[in-house]
Amino acid sequence: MTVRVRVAPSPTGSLHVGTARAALFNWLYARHHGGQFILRVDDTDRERSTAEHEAEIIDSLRWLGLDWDEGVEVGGPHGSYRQSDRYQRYREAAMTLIESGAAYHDNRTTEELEALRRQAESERLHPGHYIRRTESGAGAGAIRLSVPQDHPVVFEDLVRGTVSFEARDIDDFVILRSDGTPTYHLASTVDDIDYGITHVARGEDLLPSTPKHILLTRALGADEVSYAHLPLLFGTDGKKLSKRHGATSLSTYREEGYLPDAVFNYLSLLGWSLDAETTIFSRAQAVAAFELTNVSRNPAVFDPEKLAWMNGEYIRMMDPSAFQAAVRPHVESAAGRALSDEEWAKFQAVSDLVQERTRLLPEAGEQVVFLFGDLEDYDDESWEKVMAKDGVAGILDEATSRLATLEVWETGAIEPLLRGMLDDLGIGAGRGLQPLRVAVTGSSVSPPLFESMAALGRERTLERLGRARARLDG
RNA sequence: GGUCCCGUCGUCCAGAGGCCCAGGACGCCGGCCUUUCAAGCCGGAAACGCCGGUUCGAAUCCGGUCGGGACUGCCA
Repeated sequence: MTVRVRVAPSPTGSLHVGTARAALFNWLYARHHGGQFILRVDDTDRERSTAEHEAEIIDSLRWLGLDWDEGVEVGGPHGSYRQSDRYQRYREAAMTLIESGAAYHDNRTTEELEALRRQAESERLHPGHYIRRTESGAGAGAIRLSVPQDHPVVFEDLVRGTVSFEARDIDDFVILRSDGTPTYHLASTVDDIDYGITHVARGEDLLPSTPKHILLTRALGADEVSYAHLPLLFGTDGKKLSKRHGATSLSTYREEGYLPDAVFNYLSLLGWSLDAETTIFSRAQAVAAFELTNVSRNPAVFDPEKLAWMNGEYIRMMDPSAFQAAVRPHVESAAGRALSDEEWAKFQAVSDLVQERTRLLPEAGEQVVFLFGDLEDYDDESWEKVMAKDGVAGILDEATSRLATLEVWETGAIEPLLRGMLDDLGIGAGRGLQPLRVAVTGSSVSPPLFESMAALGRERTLERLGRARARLDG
């Protein structure tokens, strides 16, 4: 049997990392087994669903590199993959269940139901004990599934093993609201049946809903699907992942300069591993090794630090030309304007050095702004630490006069010249070169000094040495 | 409260009875390299929640206990 899995985001917001991780695992499972990965849009919440959110989710999925074989935008043999287009189908399914006696109309009011719940609570009973079929419904009101009370619902979860729910703990849940719209349970189950889904891998938060879906599937006379409930993602404080922990939407990571390959690699490590040793691996390796039965049962904490480290690893693996292309928008953004070819050549001169020390793409911009601005500002901390020391003025003067004599302005000439100066002055590189670095780049943290000077050019290097010297006196 | 799920270093993952006085990665600490910062290299601290049981032998199996989480809507 061909594996058919799906991811079904609700377009009520951008793509959450938890949803992205679930999508990723489904995609890996489909690719590993040569099956199909389907994108369905669960937009039954008409109030909050928007076309903009849907477009953003689709963008994010593509950016992550998850391609789908059927679904929204790419189509497929099952008509629409958007639930809002299938209300008629859900209503028919609900009517079928009414006719077979598996479901019933319930026209009790919200107040009545609320009273029943309170009663159940006060008697420490399951709400399901009270929310049961009544004879009052006569073709009006919401439609509830009549939960069979003779057997518990037991299923084999691919990651959790045998899971069992007593029938009395499952209430007669609503499948069609009184306004004729389907609930999530109905729409999702009907779609999974109609689209021939074989495996449902989703967040553990839906584990308590699973017996309901199984009951519905049976009542509709369809074959049961396999379930895999993935561990939830939490923030570093152990609480459910939310805005407080930084970005929760995938599009934010994209904007902040993360690489899709790095995010893919990191996300796949949340609840799964390639083997006991390997941390960095390719998509192909993941596809070859992935199995839902190897997914961990423990909840995972999403650690932005490790993601950033991994992103740095991927940046270092990039082709120099690919790095330059990826980083250009960030460098231009830091410079505050588009760069000319001559200016870009200055960046290219130090690009390799920048690539080694970049974790997030925007950091590259910060490292090289000195090449493109007028350097109005020095980093205060750097200035304090380096420039407020004895002898700095003398070092700046000496370097300025020696550099002014250079015939050829390139790293190979600048380095021996300045090293010679250090020898003559009898001072170490740390003490002698740091002031020059701060003077030239504005910060004590920068790409290597000689290369930075070479890229900056003679005129501007000397100018900055002079300006720093003046600031010392001032 | 009820139902269900989970419990190995701070964090992610490995471990499917002896290979484990527990392995890899991030982070942290120390050192080397070095013009700074990174990167790289070397080294270090750091965990099987607890109590019983099964067994010659348990991180691995069973029971209990404690702790955490999810769900408990005519949201998804």
